[in-house]
Amino acid sequence: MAPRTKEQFEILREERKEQIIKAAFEVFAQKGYHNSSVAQVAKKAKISKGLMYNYFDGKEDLLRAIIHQINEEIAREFDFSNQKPLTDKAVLEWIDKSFDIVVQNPARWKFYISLSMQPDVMPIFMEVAQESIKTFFIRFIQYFTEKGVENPQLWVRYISAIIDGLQMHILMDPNSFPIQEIKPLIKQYILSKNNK
Amino acid sequence: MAPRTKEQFEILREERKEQIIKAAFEVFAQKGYHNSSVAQVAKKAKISKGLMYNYFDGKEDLLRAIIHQINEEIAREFDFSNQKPLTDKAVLEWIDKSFDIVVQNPARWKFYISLSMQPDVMPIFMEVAQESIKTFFIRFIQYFTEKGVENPQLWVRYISAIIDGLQMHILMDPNSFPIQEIKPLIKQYILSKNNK
Amino acid sequence: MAPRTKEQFEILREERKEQIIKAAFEVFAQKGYHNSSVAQVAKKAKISKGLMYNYFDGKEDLLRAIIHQINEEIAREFDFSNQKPLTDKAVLEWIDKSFDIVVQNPARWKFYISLSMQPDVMPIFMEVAQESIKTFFIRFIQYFTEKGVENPQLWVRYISAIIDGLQMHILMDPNSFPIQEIKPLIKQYILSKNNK
Amino acid sequence: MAPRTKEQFEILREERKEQIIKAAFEVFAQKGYHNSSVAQVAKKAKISKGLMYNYFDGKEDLLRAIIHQINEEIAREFDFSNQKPLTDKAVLEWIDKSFDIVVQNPARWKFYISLSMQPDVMPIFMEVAQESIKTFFIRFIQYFTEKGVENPQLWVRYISAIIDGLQMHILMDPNSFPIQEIKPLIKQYILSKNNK
DNA sequence: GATGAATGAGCATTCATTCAT
DNA sequence: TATGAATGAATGCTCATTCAT
Repeated sequence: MAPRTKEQFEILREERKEQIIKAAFEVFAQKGYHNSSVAQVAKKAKISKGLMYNYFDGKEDLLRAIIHQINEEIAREFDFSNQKPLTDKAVLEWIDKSFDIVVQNPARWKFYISLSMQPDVMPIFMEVAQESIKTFFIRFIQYFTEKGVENPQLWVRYISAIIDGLQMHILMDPNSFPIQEIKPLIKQYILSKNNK
Repeated sequence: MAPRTKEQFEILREERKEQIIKAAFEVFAQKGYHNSSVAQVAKKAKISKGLMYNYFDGKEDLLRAIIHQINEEIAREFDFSNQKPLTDKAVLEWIDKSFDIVVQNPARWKFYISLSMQPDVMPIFMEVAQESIKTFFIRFIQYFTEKGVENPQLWVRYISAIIDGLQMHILMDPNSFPIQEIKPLIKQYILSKNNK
Repeated sequence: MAPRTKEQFEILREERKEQIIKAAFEVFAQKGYHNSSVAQVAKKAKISKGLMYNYFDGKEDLLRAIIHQINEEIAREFDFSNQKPLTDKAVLEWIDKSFDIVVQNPARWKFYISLSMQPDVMPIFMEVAQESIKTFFIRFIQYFTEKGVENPQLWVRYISAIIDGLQMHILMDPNSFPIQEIKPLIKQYILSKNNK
Repeated sequence: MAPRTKEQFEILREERKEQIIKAAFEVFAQKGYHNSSVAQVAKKAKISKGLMYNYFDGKEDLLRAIIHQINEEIAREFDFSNQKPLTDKAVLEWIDKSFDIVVQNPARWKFYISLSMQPDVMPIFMEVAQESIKTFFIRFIQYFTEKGVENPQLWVRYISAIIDGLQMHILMDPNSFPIQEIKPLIKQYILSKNNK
C-alpha cells in the first residue's frame, strides 16, 4: 500500500473522530451521559474501547467534543459569523429558526439543555459555548437600538429568555405544545417595539 | 429499662428523615444526582449508609422524597390550594413571587430544573410533580377567559414558558440578570391582554 | 400483678422459644436458610429483632434449635426410645411411616434434607442428629440377625439408603411420585430376606 | 504491535473460562454456593473480580455454567447419547458406574446433590439438567418392558431412587459405606425381574 | 423484658481506564 | 493502528448484630 502522507492521516483521524462523536451523541442522548458507558459508545461506533482512548482522552473529553460540535452546528445554522446589521426580516427568520431547530431535532436540544443544567457539566458547557453567542447578542442590541427601543440590552435578555423558555416547553411536550400558534404572538410582541 | 414509646419512635423517625433529606438535597444539588453517592449523603447526614436504607428504599426513593418536599414547599408558597378565581392583583403577585422564589433560593431551583431535564429522572419528576400545578393552570385559564382573551389556553402556555425562561436565565446568571427591570415588562404584557 | 415464680418464667421462656422456632422454620423452609433474614423471622414471630437475641445467640443458633426440634419430633414419631425387639409388623409399620411422614409434611423434610446436604450446615446437622438414629439401627440389625440374614449390618445400611432415596424422590416430585405403588415392592423385598 | 487475532482471543477466553469455572467449583463445593463470594472465586482463580464479569453474567451464571459442565461430563461418562437398546450387561455396567462415579469424585457429587436440594437453586438446576436424563429413562423403561416386567415405569423410578439413595449414603460416609458389598445385592434385585 | 434505631462489614456488580499483544 | 482482556476503585444495597432507652 502506498504510504499515506501526514495530511491523509490527519483527514482519516478527523473522520474517525466524527464517527465516534456521532456514536457518542446518539448513546448519550438516548440514555443520558451518566447512564452511558464507554463500552456502549465504542460498540455503537464499531470500534474497540481501546481505540477510543487513542482519539479522546476519556469519557469527559468525548462529552466536551460533542458540546463543541453542537455549538459549531448551531453557530452555522444561525449564521453567527454573519456580521451584517439585523433587519426585521432577519429577526423574524431567527425566531422561526429558533423553534424549527428544536422541533426538527429535539434529541439534540434536549441533550444540550439537560447538559447545561447539570452542575457537574455546566463548567464544561460554559467554557465551550458562550463566545459565539455574544457576538450575536451585540447585533441584536444594535437592532433594538436603531429601532429606538429604550433599553435595548434589557430587551435582548428578555427576548432571549422568552425564546429559551419556549424551547424548553417544546422539549417537555413536543407533541402538543402549540409553538406554531405562539410564533405570531412573540413575533408581534417584538415588532411592536419597533414602531414606537 | 422501658423501651421508647411508639410516639417517641415516630418523632425520632421524622427528625432523622428530615435530616437525611436535607443532607441529600445539599449533596445532590452540589454535585448532581448521578455524581453523588449514597455514602456521601450518609456522611453529610452524619449517619451510617445502612441507616439510610432504614428510612428510604434507596437512592431513587431519596430523590423522590426531595422532589416531593420541594413540591410541597412550592405549593405552599404559591398557595396552590387556594381555589378562588384569580384577580389582576393575584396574577401580578404571582409573577413577582415566581421570580422572587428563584432569587431567594437559587440552589433549590437549579436542582429542580436540572432534574426536570435529565432523561432518566424526568419520569420520577413528572410522577411526583405535575398534579398540583394543573389546578393552578385551570385557574389561570379561567382568568384569561373572563378577560375575553381569544385563546386562553394558548396564552397560559405562552406565559408559563416565558416565566420558565426567565427563571432559567436568572439561574444561569444570578448576579446580573436584570429580573427586577424585566418584571414590569412581563406584567404589562399580560395586563395588556385584559383590556381588549 | 402477682410476682411470677422462677418456674413460671421458665415456662414462658420456653413458649416464646417455641413460637420463634416455629416462625423461623416457616421462613427458612419457604425461602431457604441463607435467603432468609433475622428481620423476617422476627416479623413472622411478631417480636422485635432485639428480643430474638434474648432467646437465641444468633441466626445459626436458631437453625441449630430448629434441627434439634425436628430431630426430637422424628424420634418421637418413630418411637426411637422404644427398646423392644422389632417384629415384622413393626418393620412394615416403620416403612409406611417413613414415607407417610414425608408425604404429610414435605416442607419439613425438604428443609431437613437440604440442610443435611449443605457443606456449611452439615457439621451442625451431624452434631445434633445422629445419636438417636444409632439405637434404632441396632434394633434393626438385631431384627435381621434373628431372621438369619447373612450380613445384617450390610442390609440395614442398604435398606436405609433405599428408604432415603425414595424419600428424596418423593420430595423432588411430590405430586406424581408413585410411592404408594412402590411401598409393596420394598416391603416384599425386606420380608423376602426373612424366610431364608 | 499487531493485535491478537480473533482465534487467539477465542482460545484465551476458553482457557480463562475453564479456569474460572474450576475455581468457582472448588469454592462453591467447599463452602456452599450461598456462602461463597464472587471475590473468593476471583481470588481462587487469581483474577480480578471485574474480569469474572467479562466472562460470566454474574454469580448465578457462574453456577449455571458449573452445572452445565457437570451435566456434560456425566452425560459423557454415562454415554447418554448412545441410543441402542439396553442389554443386561449394559445395565449392570451402568450400576457399577453409578457408584464408581461417586466414589471417584465425591466432591462433585456432593456439590451436585446439595444444589439439587436447595430451594432457590433447584429451578436453575432443573432447567439445565433434566433433558439428557430423560432419554436414558426411556431406554431403561424399554429394557424392563422387553423383559416383561409388569409396571416398567414404576420400576425405573424405584430403581432410580434406590441408586440415588445409595449415592447419597456414599457421600455421607465415603470411608466406610460398604458400597462394593451392596452392589451385588442391587444387581441381583434388578436381574431377578428379568426372568419372570 | 422489649423495642427498633443504628452500625459496619460484606456483597454483587459496574465501568473508566490501562496494557500486552 | 487496533484489540479486548484485565484491573481496581467505587457504587448501591443487605443484614446479622449491638445498644440506648
